Amino acid sequence: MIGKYRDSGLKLTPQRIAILDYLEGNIEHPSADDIYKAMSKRFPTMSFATVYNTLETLRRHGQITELNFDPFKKRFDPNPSPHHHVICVRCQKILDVKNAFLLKPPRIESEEFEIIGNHIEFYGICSKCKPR
Amino acid sequence: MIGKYRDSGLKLTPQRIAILDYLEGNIEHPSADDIYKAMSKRFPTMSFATVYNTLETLRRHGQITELNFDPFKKRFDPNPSPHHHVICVRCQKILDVKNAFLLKPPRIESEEFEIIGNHIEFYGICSKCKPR
DNA sequence: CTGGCTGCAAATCTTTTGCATCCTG
DNA sequence: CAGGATGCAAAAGATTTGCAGCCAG
Repeated sequence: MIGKYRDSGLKLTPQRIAILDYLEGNIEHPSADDIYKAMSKRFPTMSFATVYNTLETLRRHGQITELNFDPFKKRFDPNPSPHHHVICVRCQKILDVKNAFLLKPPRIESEEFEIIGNHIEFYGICSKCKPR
Repeated sequence: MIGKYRDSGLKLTPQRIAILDYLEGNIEHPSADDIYKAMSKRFPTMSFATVYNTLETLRRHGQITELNFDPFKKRFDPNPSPHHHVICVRCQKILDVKNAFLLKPPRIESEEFEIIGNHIEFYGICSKCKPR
């Protein structure tokens, strides 16, 4: 991930390296706040501005994806290749869905709409939240 | 919609009737703020609390759906029956997708996950935002 | 050395909440 | 006439922004 980052001509500051390290292989789909909290341990002066700036930069360069389906906040996925997700409706835990689904482009009645992508959210209840 | 509402044993105030009227058949997927603005014309004293309270009540009674995939705010769909959507990545216009998709439940590797629903977002560019 | 990056604080935007008052059923 | 609903204002939470100073390339 760091290699790719350097190649894209962006500056590699210690803060960014730390965020890249944290995201690399992270499957928790952390929020900006999660990232900020994790970073604060090693960089007590790290600010939200830096976290958001870095995330936005990474997103613009296609290295992470912004997830918008947690009703409370944006979350980030270090895996930029298209895939789907399942979210626990109780605790908002998000897991990756490995299956691929072939979706034929929908028919939009009212107007021309150029389809460029899709994302499936599965809703469910995770094992921790499942009452036995 | 008003009939259903009355049947559910909830109080029918003028404000609620206005919101129900506004939502009935509305295909714009308005946000709380859109609704508030529209209501303010007829009810200059209508407050956000009332808008949010009413929406939350309607949601709990299964009469509307909350949409979480606009990155900037929650939006509401007066059509509670499951269906999918397409969102314009430029202007955030949301349209209904009428097609049905049969999705087999995904295989989650790491844990038991009881799947209770799904929602597909198609991303695209609407005719207005499409550069010719 | 210079433009991009950081840190801080303030601002903004959306949504929620406490509470006194009101009014539907 | 009681309990739910409203309106107001303040609070809370997430994200953005302005700007001065810093540092990676």
